[in-house]
Amino acid sequence: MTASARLTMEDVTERLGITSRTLHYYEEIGLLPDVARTEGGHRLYDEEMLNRIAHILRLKQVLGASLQEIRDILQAEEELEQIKASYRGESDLDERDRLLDEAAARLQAIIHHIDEKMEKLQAMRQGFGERLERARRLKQGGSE
Amino acid sequence: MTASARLTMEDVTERLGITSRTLHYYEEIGLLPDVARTEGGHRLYDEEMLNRIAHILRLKQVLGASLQEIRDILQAEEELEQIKASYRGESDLDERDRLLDEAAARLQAIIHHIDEKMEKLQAMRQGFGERLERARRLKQGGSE
DNA sequence: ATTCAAGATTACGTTAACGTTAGTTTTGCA
DNA sequence: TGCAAAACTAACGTTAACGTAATCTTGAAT
Repeated sequence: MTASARLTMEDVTERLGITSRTLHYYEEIGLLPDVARTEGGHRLYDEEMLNRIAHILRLKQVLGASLQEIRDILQAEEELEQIKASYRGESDLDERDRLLDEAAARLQAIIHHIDEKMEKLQAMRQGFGERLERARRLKQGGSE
Repeated sequence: MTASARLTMEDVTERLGITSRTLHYYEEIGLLPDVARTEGGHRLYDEEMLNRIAHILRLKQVLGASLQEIRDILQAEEELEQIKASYRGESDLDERDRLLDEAAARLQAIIHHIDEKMEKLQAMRQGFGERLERARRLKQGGSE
């Protein structure tokens, strides 16, 4: 359906605020798959690939994950999608469920990690908030 | 009051799960103040300093801040405390309030940054949660 | 057909945040 | 007093995640 418009290197780097070196590097370490090329060798991206890259950048920024950790997360996601895709038409039913459980457990672990992070952030925010509040009260009200 | 027990290097590293090199490094780059020493030159910490170090480690872990950013945050906190401490007995009232506002604004900015981070984390958690949910539904329920 | 900005490859450079010797001195304890 | 464990300083090593420079090739517009 979506004919996936051909995006040039500049398109991608500009829209995502990164440099070409970053894309080269991600491809180099296998974080991104080898992308399509023009006959002359220039890389050609599409929207799906752009989303994938954006996802990686979010995982880095928001989660503060290393590229290695991101690779693991991506792998977990892909496995889950693969299993979901091949869910109908599989022979070994028990094995099928086992694989799905396993992949789901990995996602669950990631979610748990996020939850922990949010709790800690919440606590830290609380601390800063109280400090600020005391300062404000000091300025506004007089004593006690 | 609290006579601040003398903590040895090993006490600190063991309780915080870091190595001595880390403390040396933090001191080296001025993230930690020069600490008390024994007559022989060994470092002596106290509970307050330990809390300070723990705070730094939390900022690193939870916020994912660089040591440079942490230095800025610590400075903002200290300035605020200083102003609070010297609040009574100051001559220039307007200047006093201006300083406090400025320090408060810096803390506010940090808090804002934390809030943004939490929102993004929340969104990401949502995404993962939905993916997981779909997988679970796939396994449990049949079609539809 | 020409041009010239944009892309490719290769390879060395950089920064943060420690790790890891190495060699010397201090300390707490038997 | 003697000694092994723990600390100190100084200096070089390491890893991740790109930056940067050089040189060559492509591709879109004139």
